[in-house]
Amino acid sequence: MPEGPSIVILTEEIGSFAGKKVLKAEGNAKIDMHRMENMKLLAIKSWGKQTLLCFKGFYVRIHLLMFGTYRVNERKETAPRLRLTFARGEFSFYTCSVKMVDGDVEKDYDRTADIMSAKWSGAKAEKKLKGPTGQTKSTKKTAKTNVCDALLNQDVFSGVGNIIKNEVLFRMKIHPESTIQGLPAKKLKAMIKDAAVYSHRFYAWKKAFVLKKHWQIYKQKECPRCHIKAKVKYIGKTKRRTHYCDNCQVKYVG
DNA sequence: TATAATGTTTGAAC
DNA sequence: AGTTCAAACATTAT
Repeated sequence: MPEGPSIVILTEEIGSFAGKKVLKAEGNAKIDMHRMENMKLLAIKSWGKQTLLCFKGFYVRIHLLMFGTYRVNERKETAPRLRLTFARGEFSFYTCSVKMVDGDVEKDYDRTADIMSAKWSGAKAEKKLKGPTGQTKSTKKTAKTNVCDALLNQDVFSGVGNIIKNEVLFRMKIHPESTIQGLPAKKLKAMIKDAAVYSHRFYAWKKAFVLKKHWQIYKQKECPRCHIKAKVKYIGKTKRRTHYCDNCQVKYVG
């Protein structure tokens, strides 16, 4: 379920509960459920792939990881990690990571890093990629960052997941074995920009239930442009499955 | 039925 | 001490 755009849709689906009082909090997450009861759920926010349920003085951070799901005003058979019940309705989260954090969301998260945020800043992402954050935590100046790893770096592209990664690289005609340092400046800027542009397309398509049919390379058997057989390989330090066209995507290595 | 998949954290090993 | 890596977690569609 979980790349940034899907989480934005999630927050919209439970958005009507914002401002409402939690009557009951339950589930098998190891947090103090009682703390939320009889408190007003002040706001429902997201940052990248995280859903943030804001209360006075603390917030609950939910990450769906790979298999997380949720239901609004209906239930799955399995036990929920977290279920909040209100006077009118409820929502439940299953198989996800749930943490309760003291403090304020706005102080803890940098909105300019969130690919779906109106405050997203491509310029800042570019700076990070050129600076130590983008260098995969390596202190070596010679360290080269693979573009797949860069796009999946949540400090830089919060919300980008494996689907968005694959599609952006295909759209930009960048071979997944390229490096950030090898990309011409123009190409790098285009890739950064498209990470946000495509994420918003993803959002619209997902909402209209037509996301899959718009996948150009992700899980595709052949390249839609030149029709040769699409390649699949586990690339980068992240070793995530990468679909690409050896013919249409240009390899830039520094 | 076995496999792989929209992900991250942890802690051991180097 | 910094980095890398495998393991753990857990569900469901193909």
